[in-house]
Amino acid sequence: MKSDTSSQTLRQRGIRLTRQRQLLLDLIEESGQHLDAEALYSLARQRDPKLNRVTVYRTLKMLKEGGLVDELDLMHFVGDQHYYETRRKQEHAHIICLRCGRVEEFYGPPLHRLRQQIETTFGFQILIARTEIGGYCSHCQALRQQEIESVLQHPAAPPAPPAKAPAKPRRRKR
Amino acid sequence: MKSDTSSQTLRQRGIRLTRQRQLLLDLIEESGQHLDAEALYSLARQRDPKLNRVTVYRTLKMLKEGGLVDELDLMHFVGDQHYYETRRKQEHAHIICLRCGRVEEFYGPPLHRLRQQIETTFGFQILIARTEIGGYCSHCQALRQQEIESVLQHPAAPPAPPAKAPAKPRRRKR
DNA sequence: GTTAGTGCAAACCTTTTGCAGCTCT
DNA sequence: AGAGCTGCAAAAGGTTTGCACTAAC
Repeated sequence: MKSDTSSQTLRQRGIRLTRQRQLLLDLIEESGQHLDAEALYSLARQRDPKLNRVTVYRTLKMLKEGGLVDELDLMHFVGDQHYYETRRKQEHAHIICLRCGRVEEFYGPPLHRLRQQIETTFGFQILIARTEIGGYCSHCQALRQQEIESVLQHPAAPPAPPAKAPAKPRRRKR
Repeated sequence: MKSDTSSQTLRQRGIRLTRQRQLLLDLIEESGQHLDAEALYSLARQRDPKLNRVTVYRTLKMLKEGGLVDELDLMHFVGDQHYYETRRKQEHAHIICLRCGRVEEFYGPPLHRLRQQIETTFGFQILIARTEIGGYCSHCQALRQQEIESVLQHPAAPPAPPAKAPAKPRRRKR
């Protein structure tokens, strides 16, 4: 994938499409995932081991300001880093399971109606919209229930996590 | 304000309502603003100069996990810090002007419909929902236009900011 | 008297900046 | 040639952790 639309958009603004930027842009478009700077850096190094982490940050910032990618937090389920995705898709909300970390995307009409109402109510010119929703996916709701019951039945036994946080990952070290 | 509901909620979970926590809770409820950890710390120190910044972070984390406050990013207009507000109010979206930083709140029905659709579509149990919208408020749209025209007429003159970023604050030093 | 919470210092993760050298056009 | 980019090192910003002491229940 050569992301022609993107490169045109960039060139129009007098921004150079260097080898590094092309690589990063390709990776974001190819993956179709929600990549954070570190993941992107990691992927990029597989193709260009000399590429620097700073270049990743600078490129992401530029793409974001240029409206080519959107920045997500995904409710900071993992850490405080940001995630990025192309803006090629239709507007959508991100739904994050606070137990397993799975991310779903929602595309229904309420998002568009929300946008319209805000534009008319406030005379606001919307540039970026981000809706993130956290909770338990259908699969984890049951598991969560089991965890709670297990704790109630064996109040002194600490095999399951402390009943409140169902295993919260946290990145360390790079 | 003594935030009785909150203190009850906390005590039920065996969480101690210390002097420091009471103070921080009071400040969040009183202010009705979107405070970040640093602002809250600053306010708190006026009443208790010994209170530590770390206690602010720990308390905010606890209140967030307890569902007593919501955490916002406000599109990271200022920096990468988080903002907090009581969960007492009805669910609402936050609308941030990317030029002047003003924050509006939107309470219309689309938010509720969005929530319902996600619950039924995915069988998802929603715990937290956050909608943040960035763009230009009605006031700044006009100013933005002037800025752009001014640049087009005097392409060599750099009195106004570089035409792309209309003055982006960034916190330094604490 | 326990157990949870605080303060302090130090660490940590993520992101940005300064600057010299390189590279596109 | 010259503006724009990159890489490197270092710093900054925001937040968390380890630990000994203190205070709430």
